[in-house]
Amino acid sequence: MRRMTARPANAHQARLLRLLRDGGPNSRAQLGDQVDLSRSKLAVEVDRLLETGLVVADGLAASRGGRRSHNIRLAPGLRFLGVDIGATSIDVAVTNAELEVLGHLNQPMDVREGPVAVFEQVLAMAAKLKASGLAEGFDGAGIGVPGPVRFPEGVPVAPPIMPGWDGFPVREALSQELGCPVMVDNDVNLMAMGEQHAGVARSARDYLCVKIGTGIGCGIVVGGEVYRGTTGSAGDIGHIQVVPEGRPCACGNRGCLEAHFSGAALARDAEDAARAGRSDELARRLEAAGRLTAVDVAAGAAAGDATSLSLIREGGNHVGQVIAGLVSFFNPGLVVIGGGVTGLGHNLLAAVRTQVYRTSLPLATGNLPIVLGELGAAAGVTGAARLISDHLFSPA
Amino acid sequence: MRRMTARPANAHQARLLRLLRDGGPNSRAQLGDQVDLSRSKLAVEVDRLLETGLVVADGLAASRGGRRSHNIRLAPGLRFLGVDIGATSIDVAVTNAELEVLGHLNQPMDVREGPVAVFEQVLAMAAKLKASGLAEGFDGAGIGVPGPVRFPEGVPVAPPIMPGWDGFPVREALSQELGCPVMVDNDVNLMAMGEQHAGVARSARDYLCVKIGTGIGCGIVVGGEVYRGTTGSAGDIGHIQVVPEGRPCACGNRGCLEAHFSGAALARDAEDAARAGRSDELARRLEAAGRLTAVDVAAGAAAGDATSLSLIREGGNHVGQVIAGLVSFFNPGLVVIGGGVTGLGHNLLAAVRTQVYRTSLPLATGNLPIVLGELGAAAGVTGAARLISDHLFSPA
DNA sequence: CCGCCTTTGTCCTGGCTGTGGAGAAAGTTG
DNA sequence: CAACTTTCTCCACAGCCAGGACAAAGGCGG
Repeated sequence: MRRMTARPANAHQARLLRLLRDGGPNSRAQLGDQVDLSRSKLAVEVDRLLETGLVVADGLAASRGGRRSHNIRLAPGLRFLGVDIGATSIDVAVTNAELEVLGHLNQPMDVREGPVAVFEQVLAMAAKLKASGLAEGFDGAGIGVPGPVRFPEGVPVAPPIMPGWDGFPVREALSQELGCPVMVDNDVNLMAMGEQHAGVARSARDYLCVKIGTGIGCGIVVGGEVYRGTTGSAGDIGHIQVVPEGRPCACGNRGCLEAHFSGAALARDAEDAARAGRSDELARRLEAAGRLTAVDVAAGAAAGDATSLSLIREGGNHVGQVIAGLVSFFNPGLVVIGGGVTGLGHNLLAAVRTQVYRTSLPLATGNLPIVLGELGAAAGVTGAARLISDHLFSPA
Repeated sequence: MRRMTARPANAHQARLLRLLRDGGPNSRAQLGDQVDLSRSKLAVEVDRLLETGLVVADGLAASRGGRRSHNIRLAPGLRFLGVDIGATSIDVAVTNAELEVLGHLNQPMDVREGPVAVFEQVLAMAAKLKASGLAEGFDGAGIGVPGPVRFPEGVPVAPPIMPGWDGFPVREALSQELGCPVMVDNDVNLMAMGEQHAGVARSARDYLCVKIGTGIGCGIVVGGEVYRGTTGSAGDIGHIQVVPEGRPCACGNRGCLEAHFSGAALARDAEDAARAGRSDELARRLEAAGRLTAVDVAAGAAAGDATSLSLIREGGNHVGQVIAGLVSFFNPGLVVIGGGVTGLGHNLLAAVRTQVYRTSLPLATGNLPIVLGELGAAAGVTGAARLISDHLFSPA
């Protein structure tokens, strides 16, 4: 199949493409209701989109009381590749133009093995998805990496947990390999975009998306758009101090949030507790697996283990303390919590909520939902697809 | 004089008006260089603006090597009123259309006397400015109040330090009294706009403006626009916790930033120190004035008083601690510090800088200037004028 | 099954807008 | 004073788009 080459010629076309992406197949009449264009103008633009092949006819719509309208939809053969590179694993997925995940692969891999090894793996996974018949090629790809990115160029900058990636031309290299346009962003920003497109944040305009995994980061959405900051490091909240003179952190300071609560810190605390004999439950699991992770603590808490519960509660307090500050400062309409530790679920959420509602002012918290992300691992790859589709569905 | 009634008819005209406001009188040719319109189109729009009277001819420009161009400027009779209501004083100023302050009055007044008394005073001050011949009337007014505002309606909401103002229709009432359009915003946001228009933040797109006065607040500018949050309370950083189980705060919590450092807290600490005999300098001043303020501490520090210096340093550390967190989160391109305590000057700045550069990650602080505001009391009123001019210089 | 209504899609006209060229006006430079 | 540059005005042409007229397609009540 020939891949997508056309791009919308003007803002109207871009608008229509996004409506079709976000709302699925739609009748011409319904589109007309949403765009404030004259019928003639709309017809012209739709015809042009049909000519480019980005959009195809899709039968007749249900009648709204008169003549039935013709449906149109985005070309069903369009395929986006969503890649979410985490600290310890890689997610790769194929989506259609409506950003529905058609196939999803996950593979453990340490990001510290460097960009060459990682992208070899990514390309292999993409090839596997192709081989399974889900795609004949890709019209665009979005890539998430666990560190700050100079967004316009798609290049990681000074990423603390991924030495060897600094300055690696991710966008250019992958664009070459995949033969399609590529956009690169921080994994947390992609999660925020994913939850906004298909998850809990669908109607939010200003919100925060806190991702707690190996590290901790925060996606910031302002007016429906991701905010990246001056150097692309906005949302890097893992090294905000939560305990004066607290635990030493890899960054050189003491008392950082990440040092006191994150996937890594939690695992270490759990192992310490198990070895110190403070929890039979965790000790059993450590014996069985040789090591502990956040999953074990979640299971422990579910089984009623007091130590696991208290680890979660303490961690939630620390995260909640930081989020409370951010809520006062940013006054978001929603806070989403996601990432690897989502498995800790409602115990974590309860601790965070308590802390935020207790510490922040009522005006900011009055009608502030604090919820768990609902997409799980799909958030990152969906957000990645959304990133590249936003790019492609904008005027050339 | 007949007041301004016309408004720009389209985005091009609005653009031109703002260019003239920000760049002062300008030749038609130079305007053409900045707006990407054809010469004919530009001529048409300028002619229309001349017809409305918003813009007037202003002689000939210097030659750029050929025929001299005709200058145009905003109508010299346009007048904006900028009002900055602080916790303990009122600033009122008149500006021309280029937002230059033509006259400025300041009057002590406790905001807790309520909106009716305060606005009586404001109107009296405005009348005085008029009487002095600076204005024959006002084409618009911007009002800053020390608390959160529901921006579209111009109504304060649940302002902690100004009981009696909750829900008072500031915008509507003043619009009636003054007979001109009015916009209302938080005083901190106005300070941010003021420093952006005429102060240190002229070229900044994403920056923070921390105002330390009776309380502490933070103006947030994203992409050149003030960000106000979901309920208008964004930037309310005075009640972020800086000391676990610290001093009790008026808000009901403990350890809030405002409880540990602000104009009010500093004055109290200074008086305590004076009474406890820890500083002869401060004791002398307390004796002389009956009470102490931030100004006394500044003078003490200038005179080399160790206690004053240490109070400033400790306060700067606390503010710096909060700013460090915000810098990590928001990754601004600039941090401006202003408000009543600017008099503490470089001692305060040094403490803040130390704390921020030590605590935040290098990527965020690498090229981050932290500076004092340069407009002082003019920042608020200039920002107020800018607020209303932005409103009036936008398509109707 | 038939007339009448609503909705949708297409076509066309008339008005408006903006581009870009021609050329005049006004200055500078040597 | 001639040659060049810059600015400004005028005008013709093309493109765009709103909105009306009309045809097509379907629902609905009788």
